[in-house]
Amino acid sequence: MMEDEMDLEQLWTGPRNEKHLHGCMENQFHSLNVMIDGEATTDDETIIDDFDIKDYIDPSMLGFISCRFGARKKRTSQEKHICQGKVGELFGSQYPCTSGGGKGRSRKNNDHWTEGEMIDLVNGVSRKGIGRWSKIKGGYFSTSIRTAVHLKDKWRNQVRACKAKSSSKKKVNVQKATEVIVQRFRHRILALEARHLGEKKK
DNA sequence: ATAGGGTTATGA
DNA sequence: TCATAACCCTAT
Repeated sequence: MMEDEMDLEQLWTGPRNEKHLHGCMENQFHSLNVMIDGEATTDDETIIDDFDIKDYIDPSMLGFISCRFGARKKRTSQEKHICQGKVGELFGSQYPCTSGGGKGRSRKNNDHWTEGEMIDLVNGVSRKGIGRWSKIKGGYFSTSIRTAVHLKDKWRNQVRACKAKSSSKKKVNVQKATEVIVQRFRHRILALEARHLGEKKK
């Protein structure tokens, strides 16, 4: 459906730095406007909070959007070329590209989370619970390169980011996408974390 | 499979 | 240059 309607050129020529990431991503989310709330839930799922499902993005788009927007550093023309050459494969697949590019060797520490992925993680944790990383992986990142360990690590980073913001006003060095997530989900993330810690104590 | 400490790369 | 994000290592 929306695949054919996507304006690829617009995606490729959109904002190149994180300054304008928010606006650009918002436009994409708006145009996609995917509903996945109707999906079947398993019996071990507990919905802890209600959500604005419009925040979701079609998981099949994550790879592509990550490829376009995920890199922290400016994409070189070579990398861009490689990325563009893979649009066909990436569209509908789940492989956020790394910025390694040349020589077929990808760097490892450069696989940045997109806003959509972060939202998926928050919702996954809300439904499955903190620590159920394998379940979340299967339910929300089944075809993504994100592993259960990645999800765990990212959740930890998100919690840290939420706490950092509340305890200090210096928001330097915080990525734009992270700032957006923290701003929108801080209370939910901290509430989930607090509940989890409370349950652990018992 | 998960938790948590450690390491490295990145953006501002 | 430094705080943060992403990822690695390993005990349990």
